[in-house]
Amino acid sequence: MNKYSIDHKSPMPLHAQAEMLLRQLIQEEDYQNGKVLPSEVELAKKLAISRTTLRQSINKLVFEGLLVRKKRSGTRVAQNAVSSKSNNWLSFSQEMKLRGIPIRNFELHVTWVTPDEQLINFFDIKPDRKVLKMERVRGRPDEPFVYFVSYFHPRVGLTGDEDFKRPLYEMLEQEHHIVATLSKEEISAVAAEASIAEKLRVTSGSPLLFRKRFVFDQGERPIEYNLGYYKANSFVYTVESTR
Amino acid sequence: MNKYSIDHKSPMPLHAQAEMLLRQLIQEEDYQNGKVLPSEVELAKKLAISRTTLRQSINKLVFEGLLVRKKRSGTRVAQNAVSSKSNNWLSFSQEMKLRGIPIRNFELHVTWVTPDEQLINFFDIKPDRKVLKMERVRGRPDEPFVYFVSYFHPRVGLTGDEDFKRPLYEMLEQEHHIVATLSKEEISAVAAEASIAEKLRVTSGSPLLFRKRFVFDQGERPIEYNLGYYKANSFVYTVESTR
DNA sequence: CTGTTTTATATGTACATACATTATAACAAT
DNA sequence: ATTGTTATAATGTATGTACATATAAAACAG
Repeated sequence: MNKYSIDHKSPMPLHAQAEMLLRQLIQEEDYQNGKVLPSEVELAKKLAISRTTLRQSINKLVFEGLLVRKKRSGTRVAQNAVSSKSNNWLSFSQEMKLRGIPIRNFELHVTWVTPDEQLINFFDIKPDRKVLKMERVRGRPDEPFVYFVSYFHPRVGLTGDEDFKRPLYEMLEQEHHIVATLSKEEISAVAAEASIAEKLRVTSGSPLLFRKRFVFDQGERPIEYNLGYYKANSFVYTVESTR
Repeated sequence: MNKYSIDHKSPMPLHAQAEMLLRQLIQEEDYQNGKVLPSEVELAKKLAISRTTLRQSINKLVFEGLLVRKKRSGTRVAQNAVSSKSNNWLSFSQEMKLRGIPIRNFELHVTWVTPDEQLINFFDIKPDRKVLKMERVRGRPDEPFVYFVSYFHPRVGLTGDEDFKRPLYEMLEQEHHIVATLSKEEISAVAAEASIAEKLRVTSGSPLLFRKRFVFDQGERPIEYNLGYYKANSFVYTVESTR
């Protein structure tokens, strides 16, 4: 039998299985080098699913920019490899270390709170379910420059007694077997409100870089909701993108 | 008849038309506030296309993060908007169009200037070489929300008499055979200085999102140096990353 | 040998249909 | 009142089918 195949009895949707297989398939050297994939009809036949279903899977990869379709020619791996790559998977502390900046934790506060509406939506939990909230102020030894607030999905299983001085994602991976693989971020500018201004030792109303971060695990399930307020000039966000 | 309808004889694919209509539709206040869209069957019927086809369109918006689906509850505009994976290769105007926001150009100013040191370095040109500087203020019809400054490398061959109301990269590609393929960006927060505050009609010192953008062509040669000052709350920068 | 036309093939578009799953609502039983 | 059950309505999954369209390659004409 073929190396790649689909289990019609699995609870996992066929298109999801197909998507997975495709992801594996296109790792193969030939495809990475630009070889066209088997045609849709062919592949559908081989996987014993309908072309429509297979198409769903391919579509997703095309949307993601991993595959490129061309009529008559076929489908192949996108050559210019869009993956923004930007090493923004480093944790804050790792990132700072890389830049040679020693980091100090000024404050660390952990509590259980009732989620607001936004959180209920993102985590998709019941309103009465308590979630773990972590606040911390970090920065150079001489001056704080970022105020973080993190909320963790109950699923993660944090108790609040963990050692939060360790790199966070390392801990989640090792102790809780949760691997953060996807993050969506929104970056904007805000004026420092009083309470935050105080924490960062700036005057109220001064500009801050504000980053919302939505973190997901492999199954695209929400894991963490993170807010970061960065003192202006202390932090620059860099993005590199190709097309 | 309904305000929204689809032309079955148009050469434009039905799913593309439906996508457009959806984009318009969800601009309506109710939907922005979280009202559920008409159900798929209902909408399909109203537009006189099949549910499958309609679904294609909705899928796209869902993938972009504009819509959220929930079984039994229905489909609605993403509230906390973990929005748009939108590959940031869209120009400003294209992006706004996509979101159904009409754009107005408030000011447009084009001059030839002597480059400062940063520019000399980036463009790698002689200090006496003049470069084209373009300034523009853009925003909603009722309020400006971004101030752009662009400098173009002499190689691009702009004269200053071009029609800068067209999408910029489109023009560069068609008229000047220059394809921008790589951009490096730095995003930070700054306080609005007087001259900019005036242009954006905010008070001096209020927070702005500041974006520096270095744009290169295929040969990684510098093309454009772009500064953007975005009024806080008017613009959110989204980044999606996987590992 | 070179330019043109045809043909075959791959993706693109579109529909009708069926059943699965899930969250809410309505209702009944405790 | 709370809990459990059932109906219902929405999206989710999946198939089979048909024809359109673009284009690379083959066939052909000059």
